[in-house]
Amino acid sequence: MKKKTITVAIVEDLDDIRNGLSVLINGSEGFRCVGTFPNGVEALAAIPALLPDVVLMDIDMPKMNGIECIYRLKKKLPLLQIVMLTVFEDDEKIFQSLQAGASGYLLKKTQPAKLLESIEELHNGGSPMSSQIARKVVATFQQPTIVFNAALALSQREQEILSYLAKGFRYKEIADTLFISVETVRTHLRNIYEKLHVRSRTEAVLKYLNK
Amino acid sequence: MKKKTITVAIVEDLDDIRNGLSVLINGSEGFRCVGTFPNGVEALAAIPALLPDVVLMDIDMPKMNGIECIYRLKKKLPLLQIVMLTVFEDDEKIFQSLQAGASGYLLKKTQPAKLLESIEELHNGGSPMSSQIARKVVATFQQPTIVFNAALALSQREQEILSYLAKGFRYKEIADTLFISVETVRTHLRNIYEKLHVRSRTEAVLKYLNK
DNA sequence: TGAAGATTACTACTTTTGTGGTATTGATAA
DNA sequence: TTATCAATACCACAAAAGTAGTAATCTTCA
Repeated sequence: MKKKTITVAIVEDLDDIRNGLSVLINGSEGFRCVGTFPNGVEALAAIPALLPDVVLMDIDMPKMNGIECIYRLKKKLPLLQIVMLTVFEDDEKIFQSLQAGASGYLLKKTQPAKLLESIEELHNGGSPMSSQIARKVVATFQQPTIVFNAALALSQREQEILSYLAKGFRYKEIADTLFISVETVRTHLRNIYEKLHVRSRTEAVLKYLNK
Repeated sequence: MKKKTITVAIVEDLDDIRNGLSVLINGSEGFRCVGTFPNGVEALAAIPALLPDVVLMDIDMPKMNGIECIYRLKKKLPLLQIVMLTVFEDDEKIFQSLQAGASGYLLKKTQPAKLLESIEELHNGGSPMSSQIARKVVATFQQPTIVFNAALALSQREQEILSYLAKGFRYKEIADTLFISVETVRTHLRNIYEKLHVRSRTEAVLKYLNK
């Protein structure tokens, strides 16, 4: 079975790099470059009509930087898949890009073969990024929160019940899943609510999801 | 230049898997398994003395689950590098693990060669995880956007109401905040649920939060 | 061994949420 | 200019969730 060609747009101000990427993509089976743009303004104007599968986006560009461009593109096209391709490895730029809507973050020094692989990965619902960048992202999760400590005070069973609650299960459904009575579920929930200092299902779920 | 051997500890309740991993690691150049534990309690007691470079940790275990075990280990040994190795791919487990202090998250179906590579990556300051898992992590950075069918788009007011619902507000509280009657809130919610194809508050909130 | 905590379960009652039907008003699009 | 949609609102009933008190087992730990 032949895979469908992945269409790519490139936003990058440096001519050499832009052309180089374009050549790489068009020269690789399964990929086609459908547009190249030297800045965010042109990209923003043209990409909604092109509807590429994937956008490669530089950060540092004249007129409109890549992060703002991502933000505006995603507003128009929420499903558009964008990967940053940049020389920067600094935390701020990474987080801003991801917040703005990028799904992946690669460095320009990435090998061509690896780059193509990453584009495919992105298109398939992944988030390509180097292991080092992933570590920075993961690190932002690791400030221990009060919420989390509260969750630790929950017993195994309570955590289990809370996890089903957070899937939207009703008491009866939780009871049936765990082979216990609805009354027991109630009792657990009462204790969970007390431990988490909440008064409703939704609040408990929000705490559980750390929102 | 010969690389230094990476010492590994394994925490996993299933004998077969634990032994299999141990054999794999001891049979691979550059890796050595210095301890295996069938549960969190034993791991917690022994690992501080062993001081392995890397810990492979299962989630589901009797006595103390992997997440709690990570949390306690990291409290004692903040620099310890831990990677989850589990069958679960669900969001909650991933985030809880990372929050608790895991630096990587791998699935048990990971190929042996890839697993060894990931251990090395972890040891070198990376955060090995599949691209799909990375996407889930990245998604938490992005603004909750409802990417539903355009035809079923929620109106402004409906989105507003949903946002309060997602804060855990009761109907009465939403009504008071927006200066409308509880009945109106009800009507909106009814329409929202229909559009989102859900039947409860929690499900609606989960969709809203992209969970 | 005895206390503490986890898990199970019941009764009884209140509050909140979900469902269905209906209707008015104002804006907007066919 | 009619038809549709968004926003408002009410009634009535059903289902689910939350509160309160109580208690039997079982495990585990000091």
